[in-house]
Amino acid sequence: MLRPMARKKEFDQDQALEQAMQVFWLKGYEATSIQDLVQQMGINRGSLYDTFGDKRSLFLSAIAFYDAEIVSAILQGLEQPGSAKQAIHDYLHAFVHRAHSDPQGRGCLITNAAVELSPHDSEVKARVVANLSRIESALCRTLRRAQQQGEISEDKDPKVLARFLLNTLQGLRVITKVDPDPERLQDIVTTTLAILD
Amino acid sequence: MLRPMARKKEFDQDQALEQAMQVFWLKGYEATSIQDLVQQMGINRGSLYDTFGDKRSLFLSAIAFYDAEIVSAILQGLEQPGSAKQAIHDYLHAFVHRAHSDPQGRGCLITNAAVELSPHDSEVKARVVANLSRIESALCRTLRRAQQQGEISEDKDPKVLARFLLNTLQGLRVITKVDPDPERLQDIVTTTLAILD
DNA sequence: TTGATTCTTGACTGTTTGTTCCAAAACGAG
DNA sequence: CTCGTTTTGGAACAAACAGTCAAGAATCAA
Repeated sequence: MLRPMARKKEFDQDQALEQAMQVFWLKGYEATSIQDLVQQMGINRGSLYDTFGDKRSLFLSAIAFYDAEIVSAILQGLEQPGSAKQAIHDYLHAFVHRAHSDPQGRGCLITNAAVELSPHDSEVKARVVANLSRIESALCRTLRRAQQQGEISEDKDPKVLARFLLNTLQGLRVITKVDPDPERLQDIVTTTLAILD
Repeated sequence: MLRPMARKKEFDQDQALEQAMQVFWLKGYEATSIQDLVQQMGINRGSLYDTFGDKRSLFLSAIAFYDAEIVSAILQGLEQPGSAKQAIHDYLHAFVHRAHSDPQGRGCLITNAAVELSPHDSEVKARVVANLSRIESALCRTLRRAQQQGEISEDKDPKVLARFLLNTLQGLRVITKVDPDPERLQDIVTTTLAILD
């Protein structure tokens, strides 16, 4: 006894979610209205609530999307074979380049969420922590690999270095929002990388 | 012909402004309602608008207050006579201590404003830039002093170091909002200070 | 085609938002 | 006391807000 199947959704859920993410990324959580979202997502209010739940649920989904699509793509570079130390250098320099090509000053969705919402929303906070842990772990693995390759002294504690690098990244997220001057960013990155030598 | 003086304000303007700053500091700009403000400030809606203008003006005043009261007090430690390098060490360690005694995770009002508002509000952005420049300059002066005292190598560029330190501070502002674990913060500070040696 | 089911749509709700306004109270000078 | 001025408190405002709902359109199995 099969029930008849009804019509399929006319819009691509992933594409709509990506659009929602873009809006939150650009404007932040509170400053984004449902109106803004339905316009950018190209769907109706009702569809939004049926598919993604309320505004907060949609935001959490947007974070998950960002984590799965944006962050994953960036971290991938760290895990690839070859010089691990070079991978970290490339990672930071790509960071500078990305900041420079973000004239709207969106920064990082996760960092923005951390600052705007994490003190008042424990679930957002948990997602942020999970994301930062993921990045820190990836950095830590890569640092250990660099040690095995003899590019970084075995004396240093990779966990401490990873924490330090993660902190530098968060700082850059903030700085680039107000002053994306590449020379400034370059100074910061160069000084940070000197720690590894 | 002197005009007769009318009744005096019944509330202390500075005290009200400080209360407003505390609310913005805790909740951010968008999430703070006028209702929240009048409650915490202990004054009436009408008085608020007459005295401080609209919400945005009040926020800008709150930033100025924060800059004049909070930041100034903290920077003062850098300028005092004695070992400049030690002053920087103390500055960072005080930072860790302060983060640890901020269970509400307020972080820094300026950093919060930078992340939440600076992409969309050029005046807020300008205030943030001015504040960061002030801190960076103070760091730079102290670093130069440390060089004169022979505590830091003359080879290093104090401006570059100051940029780097400022970035570390911004990172800490973000990190402490989601994970104020003192051990983590200590690792970051220790690694950062190693740059000066 | 028909019927069951789901999706889309836009109007609608009650609340909350930031802001304005005005009468009454408070005050200092003459 | 009295007049001119300013502060005050609360009512009132339109606009925007997040979220709901019912009805029609679309789809697929039979």
